[in-house]
Amino acid sequence: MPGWATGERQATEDDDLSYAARLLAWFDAGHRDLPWRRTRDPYRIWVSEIMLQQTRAAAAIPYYEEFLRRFPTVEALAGAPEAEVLAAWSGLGYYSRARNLRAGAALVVERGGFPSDLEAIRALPGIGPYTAAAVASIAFGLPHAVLDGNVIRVISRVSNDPGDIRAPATRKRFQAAADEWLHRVRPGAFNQAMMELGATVCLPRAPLCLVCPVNSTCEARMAGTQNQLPVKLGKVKPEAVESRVVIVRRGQWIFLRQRDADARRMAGFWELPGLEDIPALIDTSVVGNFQHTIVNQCYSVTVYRGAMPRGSAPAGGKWMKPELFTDVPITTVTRKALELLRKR
DNA sequence: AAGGCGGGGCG
DNA sequence: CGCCCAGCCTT
Repeated sequence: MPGWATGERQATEDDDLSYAARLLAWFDAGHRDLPWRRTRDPYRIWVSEIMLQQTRAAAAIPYYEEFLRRFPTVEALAGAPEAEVLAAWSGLGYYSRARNLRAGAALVVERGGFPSDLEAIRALPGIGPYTAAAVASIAFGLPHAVLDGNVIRVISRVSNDPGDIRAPATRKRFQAAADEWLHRVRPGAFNQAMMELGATVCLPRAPLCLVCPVNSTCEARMAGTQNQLPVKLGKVKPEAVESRVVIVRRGQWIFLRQRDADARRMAGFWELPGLEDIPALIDTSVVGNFQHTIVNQCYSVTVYRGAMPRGSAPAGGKWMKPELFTDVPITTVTRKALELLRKR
């Protein structure tokens, strides 16, 4: 870590360099000496990246060393019994990683070599978008930016982006940023530098902004929002809502009401009235009950049947024939309720 | 779109 | 001691 990173004069000089150049200069000046950074052998890079899925570097190192002692080549791994591979993985967790790795090794040997483009790498078992980009860039020098938890954190802060990281739109935006910032000559080093920054400086809580190589252009730091990023919205479990609707028939006609034109959802749709909307209701009985989930509300709908004395129909309602329901918008709850009655 | 996989770190 | 953790595959 350069000792002058906080100096104003240096920060001014930093601004003349691209983001990638500043990041790489910092990376080159002293990154962690991890064993998989001493090779460009695709097999070894692959093994390391699989081990690093959901696993910190410190935990993976001893396993990495021992695994490669036992299976020094892709041929050795492909020819090993699965039980022996699992034994070498024992304690690392997520054992499908080991099974997929061995199966992938067999495929590589069968095809006579390691795939050398993103899509072919991605097609190996256990390799998803992150690992494919990591292997492609680190082992083959291909220009594909990785997006893992570390990179997401760095990008959300550098661009001060408050988007929910679970949202596909946010992921696309972050991937686009990573691809744009990617160093075209040293994509592998750039990717590792992004992850190194996230792992050692741009920490989840209390990031070390004072020693960050890109602090002079970090928008979150300028706005003071670095501790609130990245934004990850909790998954909201559907809220349970009780609802009671009533079917009032008069011959072929069914009484429906229309939703407000400015309702938040299903504006202008026709639906059955709620039980409480028809005070004059007589001869009520329960038809049945069903569940209906809209966005994050889980409705438990109880369907009633009843009758209205002549002249007691609430204003704003309308008697409609079921044949007409194909021509006007009807809410799904109403369709389900009428279906419930029809089946009885 | 959601759930399962496993171990470690953290409050 | 719960709670969290963003990679991949399956349903």
